[in-house]
Amino acid sequence: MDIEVQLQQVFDLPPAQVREISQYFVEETVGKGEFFLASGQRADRLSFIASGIFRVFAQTESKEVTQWIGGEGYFITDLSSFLFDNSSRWQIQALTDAKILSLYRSDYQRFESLLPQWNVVEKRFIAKCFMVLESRVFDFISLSAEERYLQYFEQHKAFFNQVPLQFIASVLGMTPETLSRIRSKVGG
Amino acid sequence: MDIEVQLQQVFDLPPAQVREISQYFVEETVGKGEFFLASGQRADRLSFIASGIFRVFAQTESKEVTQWIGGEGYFITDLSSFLFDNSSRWQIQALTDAKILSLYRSDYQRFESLLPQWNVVEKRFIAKCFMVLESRVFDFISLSAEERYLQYFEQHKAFFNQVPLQFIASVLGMTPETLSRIRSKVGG
DNA sequence: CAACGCCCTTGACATTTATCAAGAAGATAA
DNA sequence: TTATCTTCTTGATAAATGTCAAGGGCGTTG
Repeated sequence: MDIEVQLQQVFDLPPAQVREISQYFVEETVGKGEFFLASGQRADRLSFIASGIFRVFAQTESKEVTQWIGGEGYFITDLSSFLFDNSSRWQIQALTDAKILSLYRSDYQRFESLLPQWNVVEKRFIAKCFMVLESRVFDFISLSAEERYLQYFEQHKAFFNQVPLQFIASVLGMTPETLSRIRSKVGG
Repeated sequence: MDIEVQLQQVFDLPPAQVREISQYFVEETVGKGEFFLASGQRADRLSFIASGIFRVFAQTESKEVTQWIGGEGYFITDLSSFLFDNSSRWQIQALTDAKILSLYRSDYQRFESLLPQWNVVEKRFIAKCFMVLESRVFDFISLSAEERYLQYFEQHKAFFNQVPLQFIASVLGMTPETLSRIRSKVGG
């Protein structure tokens, strides 16, 4: 997955500016099981996933809850921590070996003066994140567990057979046992 | 609920700029049952709710789904429609007579040149909306229906006895009957 | 190879939630 | 006032989901 193509799609900038921006993304690797963002840290980078899969999760009193799973072509960070320099609510762990392209906050903050329309681009990016969650909330209140699974499976086929189903179950708001039964029922 | 106080809290600007911005909010009234935003329209304004309650909902094949209920002190619009001039995904209806202060897109777009830090302010506003939804998703995957109700009740006591419980049930992702039984059980 | 750990599945059972239907309470209109 | 409508509640029952426990598959490690 090429980062310039992806930046083009997400940020909708002319090729020259995409190329200028992409220079600031530095290549990094994260080994399977390693933490991209550990408990209590601040997110100091916004990273494009060139390959590999990450999960975003939090610890409650009783259990560990996976909020989101991101793979190739997605960006990963704790957005509020990255934008506002808060300590992170989430932990982020690599589920496979991964290659990422990281934009550090210090560079990110320079974009505003480098690119005239950066504020428009940034706004659009954050608003897109908002819209993704808006849809996800709507799915929770309007779809059954089985429908949520089928939709997720269609949109994230690449995750299956690569990430433990228990994490997918958590993202979908159900127990691993329920997910297992839904899968055997619908023949996924 | 004073709009300058609220703008101060949400946008975190110095008093002089709050006053400057607040001039562009025009007072409007919406009667009970009237639509703030009807099906297929575009959201051309971001409105501060001075008094009254609104619901944001969508129609699916089988049922009507209330995504959100907003009252005094909140802002209301279809954010993606307002920001990007898309046709709206949601309908928005007043559940009570309401007084709102509306910022129309044409004025909103002027803020960028009027206020030097407007892009920062706007970013923060959208990011806050994101964080609210992030928490809501987390609630769906980590809390039981009863826990979601108790939390919602604590945070939105003002809605109860003013909005039909069926709408609150939808926001919480359960049927009206289930909400009714939870309420009789916990004694809300 | 054997032993271990991790993950998934499956069964049995309990709990939660949805569905359907009926009726009561309250508001609104005639 | 009566009639009507909407909303809420409640009951009976079915369906969905959670919990607990057991076992199997599979890769890793000694």
